[in-house]
Amino acid sequence: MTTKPRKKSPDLKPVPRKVPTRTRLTPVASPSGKPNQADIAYARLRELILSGAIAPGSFVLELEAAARLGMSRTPVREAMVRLRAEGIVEIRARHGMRVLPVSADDMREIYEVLTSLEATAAGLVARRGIAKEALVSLNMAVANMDDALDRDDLEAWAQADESFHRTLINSCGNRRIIQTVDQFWSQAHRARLLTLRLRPKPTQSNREHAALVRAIAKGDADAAMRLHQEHRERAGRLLTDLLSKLP
Amino acid sequence: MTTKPRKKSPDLKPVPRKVPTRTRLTPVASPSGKPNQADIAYARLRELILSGAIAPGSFVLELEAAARLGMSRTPVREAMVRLRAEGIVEIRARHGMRVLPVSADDMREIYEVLTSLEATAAGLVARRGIAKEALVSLNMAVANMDDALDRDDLEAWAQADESFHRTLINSCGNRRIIQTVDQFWSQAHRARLLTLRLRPKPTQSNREHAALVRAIAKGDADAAMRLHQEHRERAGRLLTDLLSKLP
DNA sequence: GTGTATAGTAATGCATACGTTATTGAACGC
DNA sequence: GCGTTCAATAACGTATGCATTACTATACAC
Repeated sequence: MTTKPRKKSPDLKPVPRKVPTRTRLTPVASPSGKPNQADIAYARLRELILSGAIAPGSFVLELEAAARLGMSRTPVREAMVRLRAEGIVEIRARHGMRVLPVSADDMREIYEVLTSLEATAAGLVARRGIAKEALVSLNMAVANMDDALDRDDLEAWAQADESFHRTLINSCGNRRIIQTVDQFWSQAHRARLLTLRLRPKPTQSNREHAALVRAIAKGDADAAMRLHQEHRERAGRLLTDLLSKLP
Repeated sequence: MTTKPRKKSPDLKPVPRKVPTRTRLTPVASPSGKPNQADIAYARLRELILSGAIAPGSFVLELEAAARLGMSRTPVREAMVRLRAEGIVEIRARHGMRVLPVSADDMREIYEVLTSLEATAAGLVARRGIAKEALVSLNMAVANMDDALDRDDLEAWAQADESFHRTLINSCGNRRIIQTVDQFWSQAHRARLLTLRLRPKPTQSNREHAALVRAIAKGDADAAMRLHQEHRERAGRLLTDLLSKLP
């Protein structure tokens, strides 16, 4: 297929381009500027799913969603396609989109991916060095976790934990890792919510986080990778065990 | 503008429904039954991009693609949304979709992801054991690579190499890893085509593959992970170096 | 009572129409 | 000759209409 000869060079010539080459790597929103109806539908549906307002396993018809969101089927349909690409719904003809339940086996898969990529990210951070502010953020998150643990505030603990991991991942210097980890986090999110109150006090998690920060600060990539890997593997086992006993 | 149905009830109630079927987890492309126009558009465009028929950096308008594919804009648009989610194009209003060029830096990112996930997969395969047919496939691929190397047939070598890695990944027992690796493979595909003829004879690659198979057959997960990691890291460095010197 | 054929219906897949908006090109002032 | 303004236009985002098709329920045969 040839591109229409606008002003740009059309054909197959691999012309190195100086086009405003900012690759948008976030699947979340298409334009940075103005969200269109499809973006809104996507964001709203995603929010409803991740918060649990739309129960796993339930179906949502295009027309239903369109009516509720005050738009036509077209942008809703596009949003559903995006959500499917993200792996959090499936689309079945004449049943609408179905919010995928996250089974214990799914959680195992998700945590295997997260373990792999996050450990790699931790290694990258340690090897390439970390910005001062990011290191401060990490230490603050660790402190907040300790604090929350003292107060038995699981909500605050989870929040600090998330902040820790997000800061770490965002420092890894690989947008594709960031994006992919994000995607699988969101899939695991509902399950984490579900099990937050069921798990034992995460004292060991706190120790692991602190050790990881030390390895990163020292620039010990191997240790950082290993520590993070063990950390996530343990968390994954815990979660899947809980989940498989739950329903 | 006509009257908008302002049913701004901010919540979507889940629709309870019977759930007869088992969860199907194929987020990317799911022409499970019969492919519809959108599936066709997706497959055709993807093929055109990955084969290089649509040059990196070039734009394709919705209308162009629709005319070319003999369908209306609607399914083409859906296909483009999918391709964007896969990270191989971006969509810019009034310019259509733009095939993203893969820079050396992009390749670094992609190979970091692949190194991580494939090493994990290799470890999983070693730990969980591998089906007899798969092991046969691996050994056959190794033999084919040796053979191709003797004959200086780079095309055949690349094919055997791909077969090796695909067999390995598909044996890992984690659909999400398989899917994600697939996605990033396709992003790296064009660059590999580009550099296939520029790289030195992959004798070392062959040795590495053979060693990896032995580790897997022995069930030595740690060795398998380590070997695969080194293998991919080396390949990634080679490729990014070539790419950064190329254009 | 159970199973099957059939008609009705609902939801989709796709095409198309329409309003909006960025881009292009030309007119115009300097 | 060069830059700015403005209108024409192209392409898109969205809504809507239509044909298709899977699901449901009813009727009917056994």
